Amino acid sequence: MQSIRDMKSNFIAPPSSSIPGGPDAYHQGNIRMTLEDPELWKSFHEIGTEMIITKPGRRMFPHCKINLSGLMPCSKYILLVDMVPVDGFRYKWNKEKWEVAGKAEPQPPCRTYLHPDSPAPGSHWIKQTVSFLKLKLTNNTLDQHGHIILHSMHRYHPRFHIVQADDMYSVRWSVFQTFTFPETSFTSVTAYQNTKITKLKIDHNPFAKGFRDEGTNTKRRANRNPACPEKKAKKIDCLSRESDEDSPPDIRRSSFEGYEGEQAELPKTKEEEVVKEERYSPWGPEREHGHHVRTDSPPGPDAREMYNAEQLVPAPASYQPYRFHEYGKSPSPSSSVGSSNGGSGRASFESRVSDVATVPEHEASKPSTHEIGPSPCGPQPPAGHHQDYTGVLNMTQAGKPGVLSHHIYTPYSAEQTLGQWSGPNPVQYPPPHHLPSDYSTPAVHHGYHHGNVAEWSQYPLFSYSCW
DNA sequence: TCTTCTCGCACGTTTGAATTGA
DNA sequence: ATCAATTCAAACGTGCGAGAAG
Repeated sequence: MQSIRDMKSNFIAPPSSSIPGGPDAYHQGNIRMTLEDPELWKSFHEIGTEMIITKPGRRMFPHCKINLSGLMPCSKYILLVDMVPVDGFRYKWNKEKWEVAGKAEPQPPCRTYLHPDSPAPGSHWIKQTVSFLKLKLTNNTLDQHGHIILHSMHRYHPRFHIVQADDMYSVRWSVFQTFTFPETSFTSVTAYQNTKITKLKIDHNPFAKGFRDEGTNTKRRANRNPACPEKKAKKIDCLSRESDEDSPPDIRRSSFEGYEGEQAELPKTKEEEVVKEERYSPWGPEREHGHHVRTDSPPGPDAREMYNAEQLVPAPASYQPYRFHEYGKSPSPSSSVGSSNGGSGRASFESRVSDVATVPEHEASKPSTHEIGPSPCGPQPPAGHHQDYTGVLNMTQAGKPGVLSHHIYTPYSAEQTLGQWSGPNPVQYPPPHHLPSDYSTPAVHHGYHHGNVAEWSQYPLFSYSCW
């Protein structure tokens, strides 16, 4: 399964009309990213993937695993993931199907998950599957652990960004490519709504093995709720009937039946899956509301163009104080979903703030660190070098406030600190309403040249990640 | 009344320290 | 003394289900 790819520079934000050069305009245009376990993802997607989000943070399942190729073995790359809203709606589960329940809530602080191995040479990313197992989702907008913050009952899809950069300092100056996989879109929930999803999760997630019917769970279940065994039996029976075996056709059919505004035709070719993912998605309603619904899942060339255009929106100023103010109290008019979606199909971005989230456990990257070690590409930084970056960036890491380092920003500005992501600094990060409203005009791309570092410091590191 | 969220629970997996043996 | 293999317990991840909250 290949992704939808978009490429642009982190600092160059030309209007969409200037895209035609596209990926070919860059030397890195041959980078290829494929999703691991596409069939598993599809089986979830066909039902309508749901991801649990909790206060302490919950891993994704299936978790994102990708394969990369086309990277330059000796060049270093940084790999990032963020979650973007699929549309501007809030959903509710009603009678075995998802329905639109109103406008989406203002977007929470946008965070970008930095793969713990980053930065690593291309050879490292290429030689093995890149896993985002440790990525966690939370609904706690005040999360201090660096987890990706989402709203419940909203639809998102992960975006993968690969940046050629020797270190975090140079990310801003680097060309990055963005990949999305239509089948990885999901609905964030605090409790599973679709029993078919529950069943699939239990069947495939080793951590949920205890809930499988053939396991010892029957004993536990009997003990758990002796008062109403019939209810439990009913549910189990329901689940077993829903998926006696892994039969995608059955699941697919039933799932489509379960969605409002379902699509009758399902594309079968892989190409169509890439470009017109919504056609096999159970998320039919998007079509119906397409006239004012933003989607990052382009159904065709036109939509694809829109998608690219979105990617090119320069970032708003990023700052912490306003994120909570806006989000929690009074979202700026321009950040409202309706206004942002209207016409341009562009979701709100002014209320979104780029942030970088990393896994707290640096141990996770240790093995790969050693693997990276002696590279045929010449001198490499000492083992653990790249971990320093993850550590430095992990400013929201609980219990380790000390890792909040300031030196990371010295290349940009003497005064600039990680406060850009984690702390207030209103002076450097003016409120969104100070920004030009028309981000498609070249005039706003005053950071195009690298001359003015101070100016650059006013933009989020990963400017493309949130809007 | 309904929907959504939170919390504690039991069970399984993972991980790393401690122990054992070669 | 060193190293590898094994054991074990704690930490972690999971869905369930009851109850709270709005």
